[in-house]
Amino acid sequence: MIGETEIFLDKTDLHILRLMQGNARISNADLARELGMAPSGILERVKKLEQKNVIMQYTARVNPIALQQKLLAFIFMKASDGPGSSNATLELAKIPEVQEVHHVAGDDCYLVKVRTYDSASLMHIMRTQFSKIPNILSTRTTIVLETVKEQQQLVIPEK
Amino acid sequence: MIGETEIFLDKTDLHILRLMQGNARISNADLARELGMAPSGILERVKKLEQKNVIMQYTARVNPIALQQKLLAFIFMKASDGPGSSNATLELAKIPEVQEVHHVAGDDCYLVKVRTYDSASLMHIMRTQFSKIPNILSTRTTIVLETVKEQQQLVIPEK
DNA sequence: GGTGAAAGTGTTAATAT
DNA sequence: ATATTAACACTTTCACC
Repeated sequence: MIGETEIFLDKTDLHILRLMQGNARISNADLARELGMAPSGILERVKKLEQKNVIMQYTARVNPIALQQKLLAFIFMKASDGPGSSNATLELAKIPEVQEVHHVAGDDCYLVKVRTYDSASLMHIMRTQFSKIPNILSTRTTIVLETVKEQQQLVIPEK
Repeated sequence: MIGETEIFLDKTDLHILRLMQGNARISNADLARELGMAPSGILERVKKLEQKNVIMQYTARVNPIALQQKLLAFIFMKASDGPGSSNATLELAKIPEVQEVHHVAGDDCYLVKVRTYDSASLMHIMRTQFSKIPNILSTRTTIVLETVKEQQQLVIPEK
């Protein structure tokens, strides 16, 4: 895991995070105005948050429907390799259509979230990509019919 | 669903989306340089992509570990209300710690992704929030032990 | 849709407290 | 850790194509 050697975030940091989580394209000048500080001070704060990997990325959330990516699926997998970051998870993580790979408690070992155009393209990935990965004993696929909410925004406390 | 009345994206739009998905804070000027166009032309494109809801949001991805949010869980729920956007899903979507709510095929009706500090805070939400929602017959919770990959980035084609 | 020009505004590094 | 300054770069509107 990436160095999490004690990170202290004060009220100002949390405020910056809340504003940038809501709008990553906010200007430094606007951040400064909202916080009542000089722009240069904010710039320093933001750079440190990036360096410390508190801010991991700035990203535009693109509408999957606009790109005809209509299929979302969660796939539970049982695997024969032991716990920890196995080969299988790392191979799965390399597939661009795979958005999430988790190692989970319980009978199923991995939970994988995949987004594709349609069920045919999911089948194609399963046949050509998943089948290459050794140690996968079985898979159980859950198809999403409708997504009501989907965001990664965290609850950021005031203090 | 938000108006998806035929959206045509050309090569230039897709290129903009790819660059902004990778770095939402890229300047208009840099976008223009990468695409070999004038900044004013890029600005028009970007504004239209925002208007058409192709770009849904610009967000800073904040590291949950930096905020001590160590617990991630997927909860499958059976409910007695029929399919479609029910009351239950809308109530679930309002809870800030709930990052995703999907209506899924199969025996389980809903799949909910929740991020909290720890198992105690998850239990607290389940007791105080979930229990208020009528029609939930049962829940089955899967705890994430380790996340290997987690991103919402789409595969954006060249053309 | 796209460019070019111009005024306003923002960015960022250096210096100082 | 934050503020001031100042040079430079970017943003954005508008007239034109």
